[in-house]
Amino acid sequence: MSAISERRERERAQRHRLIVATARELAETEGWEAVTTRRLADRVEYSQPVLYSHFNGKDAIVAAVALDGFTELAGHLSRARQAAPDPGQSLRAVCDAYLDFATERPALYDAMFVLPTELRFASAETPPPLRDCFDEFVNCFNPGDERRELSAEVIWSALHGITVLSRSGRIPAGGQEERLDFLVARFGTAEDGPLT
Amino acid sequence: MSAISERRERERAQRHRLIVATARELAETEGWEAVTTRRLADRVEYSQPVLYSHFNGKDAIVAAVALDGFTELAGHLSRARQAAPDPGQSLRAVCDAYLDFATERPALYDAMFVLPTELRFASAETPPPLRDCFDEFVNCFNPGDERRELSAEVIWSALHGITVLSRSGRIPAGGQEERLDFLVARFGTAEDGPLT
DNA sequence: CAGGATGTCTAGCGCTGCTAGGATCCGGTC
DNA sequence: GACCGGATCCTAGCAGCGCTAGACATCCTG
Repeated sequence: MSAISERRERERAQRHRLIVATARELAETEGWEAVTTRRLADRVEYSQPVLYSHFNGKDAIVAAVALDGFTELAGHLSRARQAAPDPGQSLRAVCDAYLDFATERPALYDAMFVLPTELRFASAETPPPLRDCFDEFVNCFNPGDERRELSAEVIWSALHGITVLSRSGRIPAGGQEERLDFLVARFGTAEDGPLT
Repeated sequence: MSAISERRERERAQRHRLIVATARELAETEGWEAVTTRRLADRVEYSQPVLYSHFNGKDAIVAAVALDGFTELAGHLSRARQAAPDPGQSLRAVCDAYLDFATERPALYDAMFVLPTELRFASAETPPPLRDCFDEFVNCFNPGDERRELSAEVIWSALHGITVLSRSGRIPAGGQEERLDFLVARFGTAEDGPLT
């Protein structure tokens, strides 16, 4: 009873991961509009109802992919920040890494930030990876700066805006580096508090 | 032959406007997910195929609504800029007006910036209202400032990010005023060029 | 080996965007 | 005034969507 149900639980968890990984792969290769429950079920070689025994619905699958994305993004940003030659350049490094992530994995980015999601941010039940991402921006500023959270919010917003507006052609696709330079120049050095 | 076909063309143009207005109203009252071709056809008291004799598909209807939105937004921003007490505050006024527009008409804003659209920006066939909106931001800066376009792009991006991230709860919903203050303080006064 | 629970699939519901083909109406011509 | 031709519009239906009820098989327990 114990060993058997444990094995079943393991298999179930593995199938869970298989579904998420397959959904992500399908989205990254063919776009989210190609990720239908039927096609996804085909790919994992199970029938549709199996998906619904793991997730409440398609949105939950997207959210699971998004959560993976946040974990990756947090690591990506963290590595970039710590690899910065000196603390004064950490903000630029993190912003670079963010834009890099967004352009390299557009489908994943959409799951995290564009598609309707049931993930809750900035609240008690916010999953740790989400908060970790945000904190990477916060940590680019001096701990004594009481507006570091505000700075992080606005910078994140600007990066997100730059990402989606340029991707959809609402601002020219080129010149992202220039925008980053400009953004960091204005936000990195404040009149009321230097960087860490 | 001439008078009759002219009358028909008038009626057709009016029905065209009716469709767009109805789609917009439906979206603003019940959200875009409630705007289906069937429901829309019902509301305008025609059958579905009539919609397709006016528009290439649902996306084209959304784009038409979005275009109306850009016209309104351009006027909204322009009025705000010209009503600013002095030129130094025009940027703040325009940003305020932008956020105001986005929060007051979320469905319209979605049509313009979030939903997949076939509108082309920053190109030769960009409809004038789109460019007008962008120019309202550009005109907040000194004509001699060769980076005014860049400033406008980044500010617009930040405003868009603030809008969608706060709306979806990815950053706290409150504190928009504070973010605006912060944004304008950093971008309004530059070390290399004062405002008009 | 029988009984029951667990797991899975087949089939189908109501909805979507979109369209082919037939009916209907109406202006122009004899 | 009667008819023809073309424009206009609607009925009906297609393929695909997310999702689920109920039948079926499979495996563990007693």
